[in-house]
Amino acid sequence: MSASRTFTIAELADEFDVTPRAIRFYEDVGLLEPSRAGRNRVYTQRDRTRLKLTLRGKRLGLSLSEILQLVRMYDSEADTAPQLNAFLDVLRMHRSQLEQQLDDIRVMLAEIGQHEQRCRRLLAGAAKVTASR
Amino acid sequence: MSASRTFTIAELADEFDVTPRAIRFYEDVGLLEPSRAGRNRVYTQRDRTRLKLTLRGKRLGLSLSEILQLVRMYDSEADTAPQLNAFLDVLRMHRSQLEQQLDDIRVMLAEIGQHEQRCRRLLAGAAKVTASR
DNA sequence: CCTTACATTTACGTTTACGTCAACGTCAAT
DNA sequence: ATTGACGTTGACGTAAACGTAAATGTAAGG
Repeated sequence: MSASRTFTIAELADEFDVTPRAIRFYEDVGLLEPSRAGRNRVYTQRDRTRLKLTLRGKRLGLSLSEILQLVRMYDSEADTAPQLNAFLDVLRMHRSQLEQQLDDIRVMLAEIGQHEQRCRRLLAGAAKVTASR
Repeated sequence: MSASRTFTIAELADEFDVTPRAIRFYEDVGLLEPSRAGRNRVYTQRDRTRLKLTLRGKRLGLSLSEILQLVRMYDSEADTAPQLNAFLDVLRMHRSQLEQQLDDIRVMLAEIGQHEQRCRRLLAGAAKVTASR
């Protein structure tokens, strides 16, 4: 039973390739809540997960406050029907936004494919010209 | 033969749900190049397409300067082998980033599905409790 | 002619997400 | 004892992406 590991700020910074400054900033906005050993921050597995969620959200273009809303919702023990329905509404919104992004990505990937084709054709042509000189 | 339509700034703003200010700003950074009728801007189909590309890029979290690089590359008549290879490198980078985003989206959609399940279970339970009172 | 509606430029303001010192504490190694 | 290596808290700086007046033009309608 490994008594659930903890992490230093540098460990997390290294693992996820962000600066300690950024990690402290995420704490400022409420995304992380490390405990302290004296003055130093001690991050739990939970913090690590939060950080992972945060960075994933960022890659998808979410703002830190949007990410904060998400993780708070996911943590919250909503149990009344109105709360649950509000929750479901937010989930639906996020899902439709993600599906929009899926569409956008599909289109972009298609375009990239076209351009790659064109490049390769041109390169093939250029190679022949070069070879014939 | 409809002599390729043109658009006013307000038309584009309405169609894509952005402010005229934003559209002018995109011009400032070089993303749009409308001609003028006296003082007023006149947008071509090409500008409209550029704007669409811009907004799609934004939805995927790209910065305006990244978007600018993309559209310039797509427009450019690169024809030397070094240029074409550099182009291909950039395309590969963007594709791998998009694939990362696809992963992120898949994970997020899965999580959303879980939460929706949970909500529905809880709602079903709450309904029974309510009904039994 | 006057107002209304939409356009323009100039310019300063704002929010977000950190970067970048500065000044300091602390613990291990030389 | 001193030197790094790593940590801390301010505090100010900054780039990006517009928002928000302010002052002005101008074409159409009453």
